[in-house]
Amino acid sequence: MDYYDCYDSPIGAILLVANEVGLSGAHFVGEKYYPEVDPDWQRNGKAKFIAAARKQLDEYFGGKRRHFEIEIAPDGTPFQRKVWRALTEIPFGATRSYGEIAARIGEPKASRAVGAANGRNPISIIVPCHRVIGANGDLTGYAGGLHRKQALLALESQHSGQARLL
Amino acid sequence: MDYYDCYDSPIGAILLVANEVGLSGAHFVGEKYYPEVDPDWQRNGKAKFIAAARKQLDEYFGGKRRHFEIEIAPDGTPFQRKVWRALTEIPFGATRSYGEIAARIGEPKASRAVGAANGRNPISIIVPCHRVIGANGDLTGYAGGLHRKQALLALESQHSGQARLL
DNA sequence: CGGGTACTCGCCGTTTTCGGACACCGAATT
DNA sequence: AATTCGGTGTCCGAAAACGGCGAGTACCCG
Repeated sequence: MDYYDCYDSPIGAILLVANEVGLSGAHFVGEKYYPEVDPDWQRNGKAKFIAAARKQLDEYFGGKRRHFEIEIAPDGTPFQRKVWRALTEIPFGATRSYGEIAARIGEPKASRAVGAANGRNPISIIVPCHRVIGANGDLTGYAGGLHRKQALLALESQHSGQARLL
Repeated sequence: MDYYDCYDSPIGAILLVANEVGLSGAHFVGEKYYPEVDPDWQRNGKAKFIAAARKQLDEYFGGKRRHFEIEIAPDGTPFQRKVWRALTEIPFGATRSYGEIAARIGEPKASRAVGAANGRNPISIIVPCHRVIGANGDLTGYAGGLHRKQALLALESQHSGQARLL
């Protein structure tokens, strides 16, 4: 059985989805590839991983959390999973280029495929695809809209101990 | 969650499969398109629809039942579902040609497609695909083997009140 | 020269499209 | 009988289209 609930973040409503294994989705409402709510899903804000995600997102947006600790259960191809796993290793406040992620997973020339996988990341924010930008510094794209990507990076930059580049 | 169990019929072992909604499969062991048992399935002869199917099959083979009364939940394309539904309307002991079934579902020229859909019928006996034969009387084919098709028709003919054609 | 922009071209996984082969037909033809 | 051929939906593999790239090149402008 899958559960879902809505979470109102400072930068827009987010649809949270989870199953028995972990959090499987966190989508900005109306974003590209926004999933349709399956009739079988059950709305349940008390579900274990839904509640945990809400709590940690509250802390994140409040500047009190730099790292998420929650089981995730995203659905994707082997390649996508490798990419998403690599994303979780990018520290709070830092950024990486698409090519760097590609190299990190052992596919140096797959930078473009990384971009595609990035765009299909089902768990926004918690799997920090927003920390990946172009090699030249461009934000290039974000399923939830570039303004949200910028907002998230600004938030992290602000609460990051390190000096902001640029 | 899906359940399954084995049923020993007079004409060969049958794999019964069911979910919460109804019976989803009844396959002669080793038949064409025989499904591999999914590791997630749970063997459970007591499951509601499994038990019901077993009981009614016992009665059917004993000549005491001419019509099945059980929820079915087969998985297929829209066209296939239409065909299978039409099959359930063929009376015990009767036969139809592939072309007649085609006409019955409003696709007069799709007799051959009906044959294909027939071959993919996941619920043997209970969805009586064995009652469909060639326009010239040939048995033409049966996923479980022609000898079983013949045996089923013979059984129904024997216990049918009506005189046997031919 | 230095910095920016625009365009081109390989790279790579995923998705979509497309064409053929196939099947439990049936009627016409040979 | 055996063969041919028209009509249908489905499966499957191949090919092309498509992205949240990136490096290289060409040009333009002070």
